[in-house]
Amino acid sequence: MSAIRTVRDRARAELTREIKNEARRQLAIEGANALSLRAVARELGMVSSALYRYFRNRDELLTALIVDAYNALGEIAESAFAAVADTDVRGRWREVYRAVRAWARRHPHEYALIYGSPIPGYRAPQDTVTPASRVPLVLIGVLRDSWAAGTLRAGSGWPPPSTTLSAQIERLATSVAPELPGQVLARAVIVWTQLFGMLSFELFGQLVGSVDPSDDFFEHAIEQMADFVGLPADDAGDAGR
Amino acid sequence: MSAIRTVRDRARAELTREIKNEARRQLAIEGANALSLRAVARELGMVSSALYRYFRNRDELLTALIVDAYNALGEIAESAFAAVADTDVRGRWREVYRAVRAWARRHPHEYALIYGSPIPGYRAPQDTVTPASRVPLVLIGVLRDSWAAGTLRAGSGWPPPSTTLSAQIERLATSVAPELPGQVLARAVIVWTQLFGMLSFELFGQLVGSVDPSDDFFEHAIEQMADFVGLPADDAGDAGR
DNA sequence: TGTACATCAGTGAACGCGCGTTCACTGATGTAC
DNA sequence: TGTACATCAGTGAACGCGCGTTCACTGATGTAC
Repeated sequence: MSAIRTVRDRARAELTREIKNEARRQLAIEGANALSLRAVARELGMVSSALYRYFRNRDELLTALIVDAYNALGEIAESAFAAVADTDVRGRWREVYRAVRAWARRHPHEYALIYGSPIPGYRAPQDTVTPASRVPLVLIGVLRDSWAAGTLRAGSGWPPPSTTLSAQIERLATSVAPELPGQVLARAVIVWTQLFGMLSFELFGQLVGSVDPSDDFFEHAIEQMADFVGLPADDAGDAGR
Repeated sequence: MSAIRTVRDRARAELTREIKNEARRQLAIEGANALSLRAVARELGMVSSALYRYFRNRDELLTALIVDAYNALGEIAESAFAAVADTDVRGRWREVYRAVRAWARRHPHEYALIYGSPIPGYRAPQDTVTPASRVPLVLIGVLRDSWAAGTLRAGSGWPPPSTTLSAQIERLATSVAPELPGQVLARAVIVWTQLFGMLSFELFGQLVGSVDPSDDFFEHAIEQMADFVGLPADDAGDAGR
């Protein structure tokens, strides 16, 4: 009953990992739809039918890669959060943004796999939901810290959400951040979409001709969005990089 | 030397259109990578090799679809802009946003074709750049109107862009909106990425579980981003819908 | 207006390719007694 | 510790499929004189 019991189990766990690694490698070369079980098997020196001992079919392998990608990105964001003192909310915000971008740039095809166009014929199962929420939860975590410290400048002049939106936000809040005002959460969603819109534009080539390379634009957006959502300025001054 | 001279030319133009239409139909069913010349030809009752009289290869057909999609979306945005009185800047802003979203929702696969993950093995040629800039140019058009009318509240407290970013923005400005302050253009780029980030999230299913259906969230974001970028409030009061 | 030649659209067969998935099988590993 | 049976990993052949692209061809349309 220990995590890995027999030689067989050990071999199985390792091969499962190796299959996913090889699949990721191919993803990085050709993109998601070019991912082929036969090619993966070939590269691992197996016969293609052998893969069916590890994944029921292509979709299941894809799901595993998607879940892994969400988790990898989620972990990166969480470590970035944890690596900054909890008194320095804006510093945390910054480092989470930077970590997310760094991961996306290092793994563009895994990024595209989870934030790009849906794969035709593929339906994301439920297993995907929790891993996908890790990054937004980290961002909200920063807001909660700031709120708890009393430093969040939740805008008095901010327009209130409509009734319907309020209800949606309310439902979201109860499971995630009951203490935060609706206006703040609504802005958090805006900011969240901005972050990934910006990353997709950078990685998918939409910024060529305007703000590419986009390091400075990204840094600028970090601060603008931090302000937008009501985070306090640095106490220590320096706005980084 | 008129636009369409002979029977042959006429037939050619029409068939080119029909091929693209059929290709778009298939796009809408299966997605971009499933687009197959053979299937298109089959559906049109031709033999697959006949398509090579119209497009040199699959990539060329894809490029045509991409350019068409950018142009369709661009025209939609431009008409929405033109349909609102130029004194009502915020109204224009709103209608452009709404029109862009409506198009995206009506043509999700064409949207994915231009704003989703890059198609593996496909390299976007130069022909794509001008059509792709139409939507952002419309948004900037709204800002220019507002600036010209003296109603744009270009923020005194807005953080200035870094040197590098300023240079990029400067280069962008000279070709597009020389009179606008750098801070405004920098925010315009942020807003632009937010818009398409939000649309991609809606269409690609990332909002499920938070603000889906997202009509109200979208409306909320319209106003928030209009404020963010410094547009004046409605003179006539009503914030729409 | 009529003829001769050039251009072009569409055909049909073929090349060479890779894919996902199934299935009956062998041989190695694991388990119960 | 040893034996008998059950489980599992991996094989190799096969099924049935669709794809992009090339090529030599026929017959219709266009052009020059």
